[in-house]
Amino acid sequence: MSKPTILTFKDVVPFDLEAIADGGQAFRWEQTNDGEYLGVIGNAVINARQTGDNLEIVSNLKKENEYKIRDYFDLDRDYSSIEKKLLCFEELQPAVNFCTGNRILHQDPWETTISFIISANNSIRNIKNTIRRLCESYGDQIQFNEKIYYTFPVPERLAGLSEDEIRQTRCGYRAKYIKETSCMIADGKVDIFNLHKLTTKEIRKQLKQLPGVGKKVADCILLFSMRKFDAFPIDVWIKRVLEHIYFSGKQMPISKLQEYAENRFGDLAGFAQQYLFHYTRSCWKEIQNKNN
DNA sequence: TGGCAGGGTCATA
DNA sequence: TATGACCCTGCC
Repeated sequence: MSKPTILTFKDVVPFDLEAIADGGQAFRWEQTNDGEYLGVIGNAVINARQTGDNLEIVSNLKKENEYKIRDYFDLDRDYSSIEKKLLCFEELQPAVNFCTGNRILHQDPWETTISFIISANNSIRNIKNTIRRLCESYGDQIQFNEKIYYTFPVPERLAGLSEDEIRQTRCGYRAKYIKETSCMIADGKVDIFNLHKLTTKEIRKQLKQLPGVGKKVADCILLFSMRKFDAFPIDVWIKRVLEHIYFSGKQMPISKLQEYAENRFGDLAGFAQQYLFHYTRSCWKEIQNKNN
């Protein structure tokens, strides 16, 4: 068994590992100790710890693959500049100040697709448990530091399973969607790994052909795995906070909220969404009370 | 112990 | 375009 590789990324600013790992954009990060997170990215087992402005990684990655970490955590993007632009929107200031350094990960599009199909009408705890069972049952084993970890199963593996076998991960009625989507991707009907070359609108259209993928899930895939930052996924939390901020708490149709946010934030929409989501989910009661 | 909501999607009318 | 069903789990 190879020795763990230790990588230190210095002066990573702004960066908030907790907000990133626990911000609902990825479901395979678990806090192991105070401030320390463990995740599996592709074939890599990653132990991540933030110490001040440094990000320390202990993993089974070879040193020459350091770029994969940079790419995944989006370390080469100037988030200071992005946050500065977002702070020009007065209503975003509390959210950006609450979780400065909340970056958008660059995840695998296939894993992101299945993960967010599972997320529909589901709680984050259940989503994580189902994905864990999916990996433990149908992923490949990785040995690291005398423990066994699991990769996310490849499309062909899930496509070859029966609906009942998938259902054993306790994903409920979503098993049918996972099965059908896996088949479409394994058969090449949707070229999930090359979609990023298209425009946001074109990709969204293709993604929505997949069973279990509607507008919201498609926008999550666009934002969290294809770096389409003009995507703005609207879930219950974002709906609540947009209605609160812009419409005096009045219930609005998603389509109106979508149009409003995309027009207001443009190419920064995805970033705005991610700060708003984490802030709202963490502080909803305080947000409500502030203006009442 | 039972009711309810949870990062929505889909079929139906 | 609006409405309700949908698996399962954890929480109150």
